[in-house]
Amino acid sequence: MFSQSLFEDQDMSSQLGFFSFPPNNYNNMGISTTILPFIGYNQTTLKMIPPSFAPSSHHSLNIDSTPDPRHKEDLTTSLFGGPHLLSLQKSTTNTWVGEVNESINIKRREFDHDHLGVSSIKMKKIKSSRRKVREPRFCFKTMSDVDVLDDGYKWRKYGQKVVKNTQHPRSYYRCTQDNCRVKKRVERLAEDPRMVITTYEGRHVHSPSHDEEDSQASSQLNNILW
DNA sequence: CGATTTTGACCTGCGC
DNA sequence: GCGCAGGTCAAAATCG
Repeated sequence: MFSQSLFEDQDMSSQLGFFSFPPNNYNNMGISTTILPFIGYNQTTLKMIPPSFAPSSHHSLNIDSTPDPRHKEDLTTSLFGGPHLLSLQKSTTNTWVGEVNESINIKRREFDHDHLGVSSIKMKKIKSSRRKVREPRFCFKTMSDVDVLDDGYKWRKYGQKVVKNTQHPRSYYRCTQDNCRVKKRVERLAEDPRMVITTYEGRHVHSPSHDEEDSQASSQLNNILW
């Protein structure tokens, strides 16, 4: 699967990107899910993906994104329409090459900075911090009463923090499995407390724990994610 | 009593 | 260099 192969690249300094991820299983559980459509690197949100390249509402995933309060109001506006951007990588010629899912076929396209909406100033920012290796991350938001959704893995809370300009604290969780360094953080959207933003960081080195008989939706989700 | 959560202190990165 | 904000640690409290 396309998303799986992209996750193989642990060197996050070499790419920014989106890839496919259908969280329809959450919908099966009665939870609506939306992927946050913006490029981010090293905790710096660079620019929204322009609407023409925005992923569809249920088929994309940001590898390395950080919910940025300054851009939250934009997040839901560019979710629909346009080709489905699967991946985005910087080429040796200082241009960006993306893979776009157009009518089933996957095509390669070159984008310049303007098309990507990434300014040259911000590009310098990327270069200066490129050497820092970061675990793969992605985030998505769900409409849910419960903060921590059952994703099949066992998590232990290790911190909670009140984030500036938000009334809801952000919670930090680590996978309880030995040698597994996967983390996730959970927070509620300030503008709409019904929405939960979940950010995963890292890859599990094990399969999900099925203490009790997990729902089929949960196990399907895990297959897709990891 | 072990596992988990809570929470204040501490650490670190970043912007100015 | 300093201050701020986010992320992590770890001791104490709580839970099952």
